[in-house]
Amino acid sequence: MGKEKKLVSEITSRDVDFAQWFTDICTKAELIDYSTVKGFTIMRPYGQAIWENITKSLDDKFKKTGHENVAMPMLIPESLLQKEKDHVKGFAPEVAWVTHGGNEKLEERLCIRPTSETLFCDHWAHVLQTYRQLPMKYNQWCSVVRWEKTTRPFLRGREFFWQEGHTIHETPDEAKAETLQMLDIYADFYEKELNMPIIKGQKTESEKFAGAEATYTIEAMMHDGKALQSCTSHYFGDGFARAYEVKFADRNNGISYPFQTSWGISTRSIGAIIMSHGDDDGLILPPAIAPFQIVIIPIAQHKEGVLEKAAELKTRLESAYRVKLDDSDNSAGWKFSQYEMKGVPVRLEIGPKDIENNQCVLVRRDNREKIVVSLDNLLAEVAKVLEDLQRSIYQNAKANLDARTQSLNTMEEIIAASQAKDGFIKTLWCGSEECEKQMKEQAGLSSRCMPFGEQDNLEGVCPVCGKKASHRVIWGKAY
RNA sequence: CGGGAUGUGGCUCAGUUUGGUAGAGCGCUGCGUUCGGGACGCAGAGGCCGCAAGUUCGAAUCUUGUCAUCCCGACCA
Repeated sequence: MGKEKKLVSEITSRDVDFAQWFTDICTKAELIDYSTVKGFTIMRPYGQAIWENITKSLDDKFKKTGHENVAMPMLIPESLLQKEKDHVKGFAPEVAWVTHGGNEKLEERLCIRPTSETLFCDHWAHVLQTYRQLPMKYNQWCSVVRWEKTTRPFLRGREFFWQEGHTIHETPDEAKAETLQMLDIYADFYEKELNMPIIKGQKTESEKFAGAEATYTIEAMMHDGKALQSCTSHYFGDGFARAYEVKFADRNNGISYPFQTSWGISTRSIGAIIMSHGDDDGLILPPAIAPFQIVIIPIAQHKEGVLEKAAELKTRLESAYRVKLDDSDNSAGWKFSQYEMKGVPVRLEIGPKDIENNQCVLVRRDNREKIVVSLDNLLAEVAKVLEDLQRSIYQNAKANLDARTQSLNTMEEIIAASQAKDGFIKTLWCGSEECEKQMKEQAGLSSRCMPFGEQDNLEGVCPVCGKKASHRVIWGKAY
């Protein structure tokens, strides 16, 4: 009965089989169910509640920075998709097509949106007339379809839910600033609310979004050392605007094309939460997005006064937190395990002995520490525990990131390191696509990003070709 | 799209080698006793064995086809 005893036997151990562990959590914590169509999942109430908390938080931030929500159609005519050639090339292989309406074959087939740049451009071409209307800063919450060959819950589905922001601006500088502002909002959200350390950077040419001039990314490291691209923010220049003929009368009464951005975060972020914080007993949810931050478990609840007291505590806590009281017939032990599996940050136990002593027991999900607290300063104690838990899970993830990140100079070192364990490898790079290809072939690594703030002091050579370096790149294996 | 595996109550699986009309554990329903780390007893419900042809007196079991899922690679929020 040591501390090491695994309480939740249904979940595969994380170190035995990380992929299986991940899938187990997705289903056992009741986040999702598989649907009958491959690659499509059903978001169950608990998973959806997490996603809703994510959307609420971000939607608020988007609105505070002047963005408006819209709703675009789900279908894109083939001819519309075709207008920007890089974009088509990037997405055409993985779109789903609608070819019939009822029994009638359509004149032109329609694709289910894989992303909505083309739709936004088409719309803007209709409504934009003057620089006075700029900027237009739009966002939509929706799902998109990409016909992926291999799929995994949250990480890669044929349909996934996300938010896509699309903006147009009068000047390149303004659009670039928007791109970076949104990246910062995401970064801040990941760090402060999902309690995950992240790396901001720019994608290389070969990894950037189809049709973009520059793609910025947030890369996070999962517990197993693999990278997860956690969101992206793109600067398009006026490439799409020209292709779709989005024009406006500028300040000099000439015709100009606006400069454009797009940025998105998806339900993949839930995968990131699972793989960053979870342990062998299940999920560990960051309090900011947990469907409920506190679960109250009454002990010996049939006894006089216990349920009443539990309900009273619930009312008190609800002033500041999302709280669930489980007064179901299941045993206390069963409930303990159940909510550990679901990652509820704090458990509150209240039983006859506690009531006698005007106290309750708080148990932290991350380290299972049991804290006896007086009911008189319950709210303050809960606040302290939640704060500490956030700091603690962040630091654990940070420790993993640090332990698995190394700077290397030669191919021998890189190949040896990538075979030894998964993680991030930082190197100089000459900037050529060929060397990226070689890195993939020789070391099995893809470029994750060119991290911000680390593009100075580029004295040295590319480890692949030996030519003078022009960038510093983080390499890794990606989900 | 290549390589491998698997389809049997809600879930995990046994039964297939040697054809004879389907089982276990968990879960679920009802009642009672329990309740500070996944409780127990009793009584129940639930499956034309992925689908379709074929062989046979008879198919979960043999044959052929087909569909789906999972794992490993190549491609990707």
